[in-house]
Amino acid sequence: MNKKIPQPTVIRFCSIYQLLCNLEKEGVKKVSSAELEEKTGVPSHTIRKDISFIGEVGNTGSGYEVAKLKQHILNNLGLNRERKACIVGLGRLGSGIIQWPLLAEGEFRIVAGFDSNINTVETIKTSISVFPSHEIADVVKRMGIELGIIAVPPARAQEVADRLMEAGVKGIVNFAPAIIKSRRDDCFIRNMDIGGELRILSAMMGMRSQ
Amino acid sequence: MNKKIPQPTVIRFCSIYQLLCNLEKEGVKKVSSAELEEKTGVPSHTIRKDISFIGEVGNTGSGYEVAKLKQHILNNLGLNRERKACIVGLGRLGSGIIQWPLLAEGEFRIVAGFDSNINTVETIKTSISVFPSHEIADVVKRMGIELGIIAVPPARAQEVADRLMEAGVKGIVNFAPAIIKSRRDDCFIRNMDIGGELRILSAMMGMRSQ
DNA sequence: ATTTTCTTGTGAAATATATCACAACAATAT
DNA sequence: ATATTGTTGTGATATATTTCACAAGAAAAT
Repeated sequence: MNKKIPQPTVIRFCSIYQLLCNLEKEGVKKVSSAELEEKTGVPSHTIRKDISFIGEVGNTGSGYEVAKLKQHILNNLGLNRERKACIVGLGRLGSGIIQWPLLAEGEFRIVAGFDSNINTVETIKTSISVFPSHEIADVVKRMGIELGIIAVPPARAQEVADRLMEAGVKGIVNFAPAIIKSRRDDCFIRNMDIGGELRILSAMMGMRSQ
Repeated sequence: MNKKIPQPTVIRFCSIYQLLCNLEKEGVKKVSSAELEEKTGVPSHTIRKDISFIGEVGNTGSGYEVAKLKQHILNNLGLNRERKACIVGLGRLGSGIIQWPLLAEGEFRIVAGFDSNINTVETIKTSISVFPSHEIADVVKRMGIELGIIAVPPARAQEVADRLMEAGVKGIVNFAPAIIKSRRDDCFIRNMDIGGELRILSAMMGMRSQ
């Protein structure tokens, strides 16, 4: 236990964490690896193996306490500290993302939004501050923003990413349909390309077997 | 070559495909595996190995023809046929997704939108037909829709997914922050959880090494 | 024409990940 | 008390994926 957590395990944890939050909200106190399999599709032995990387947390015979497991994941993944995020591109998608219920309390907070043309920004009900894109460097540094979300057209995506990294952002989620590459090894990027996901599904459908 | 394409390879292809489209638009005719590494961060030998699964396509000494490689990926992944998609949940995020430039010509077409309360649907500039959610089964069957995009609140996500699968949808992209499970082995699901992605980034940042 | 420089494609080796199988133990039922 | 059932944690094994290393061939340079 507690050696080096494999990447696939980290990714599964981050997704199972959400499930645990939802279970907690429903008042569920305990859960077994078999129940987690039922709810996620991830085999129970894989889940147990995953959990074994962060130490012994379960109770032989009666499964895991939801709250305890949740906290354990948080601690071991270094998620027990709120991080500030910003979003670049406040068109329809960008403003939709802001209001999407994604900000688990205490985990993340979107504190700034940027757009090249601040006048055409969609009316936003949330109360984040909006700045013109050329102020990215200043604002990111000043506010201590660590995460960036990109929702600009593909042609501008890499340029925006470079500017964010330059300003010190350490993680980027990119929605633009363009592959974005990290030019620094201290910044990680997750590409969320809707078209790409649809393609993956189509390919899987065509191959008829997971 | 041409045996069974590994899943990670399929996923990389689907993302590299986007890059090839963009390169083609820029008028680039040829590209080498080293250049693809430069643009994607995927090592060149991995790219070459990937391509080897779909046959010999490159020219020793001078790399790959962009158009030819693109077409080859399309053919081998079974993407050379337009598939119809629908979207459930037309709030800000849902309507933002519709207008996002994701629909490569000839690949996908979003032909229907659903919302539980058709009156509160955001004004949409696109010309897709909008239906109340209880008509999902009818419309999906009638129009021959194969793909679904879910952008409803987390509590309703699994229920919507079940209804889509029931109606015959074979692939689902889920944006709701809730893990959705396929109850049929002929339907594939891709969860796109923004909160989860931010968590993955935070965890990677905390571990300081990919 | 010949050499040098690129580049692909791919078996083989190395690494990483997933699966299995079961001992150990708690909870529950008898 | 004892048996039965349920559940975790984990070495060992199997499988999958990535990386390496280099032969083979094209293009460019001399």
